[in-house]
Amino acid sequence: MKKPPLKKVTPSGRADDDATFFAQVYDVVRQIPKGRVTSYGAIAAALGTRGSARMVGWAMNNCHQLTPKVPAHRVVNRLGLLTGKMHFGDPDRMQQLLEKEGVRVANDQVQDFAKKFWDPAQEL
DNA sequence: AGTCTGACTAGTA
DNA sequence: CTACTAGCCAGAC
Repeated sequence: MKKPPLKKVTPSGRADDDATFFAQVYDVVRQIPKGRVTSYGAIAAALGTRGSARMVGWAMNNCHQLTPKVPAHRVVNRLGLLTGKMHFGDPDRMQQLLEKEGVRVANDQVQDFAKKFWDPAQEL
């Protein structure tokens, strides 16, 4: 077996799988239902790399140049904080997008995060 | 090649 | 409660 289910993959390099870690992240993020959010750690965990939550964020940073655009605004940290809002060009844009989808945001934090939370490992 | 940083998280003090 | 540390992995210097 030279193809393990999912282990440490090399995003910029190449993974043994067809999809790289980044690609898997994008795929998951794009499947987030409207009005729902998830966390970096949840995505990383769903991909089998629980400790690599940072890589998910890194993937998001890279998602700006790829197509189709990734709804990165639906990805927040595990506390529901819009930690990545400053990377959307305009700090308010992330919140605007979330509220537009029915997600209430206050003080850079998603309200009812437990309800809005969408766990890829559970839903997928 | 070594060091620091980062859109994170969990654990410990 | 806050502060710090460790783990994670890739990129910038």
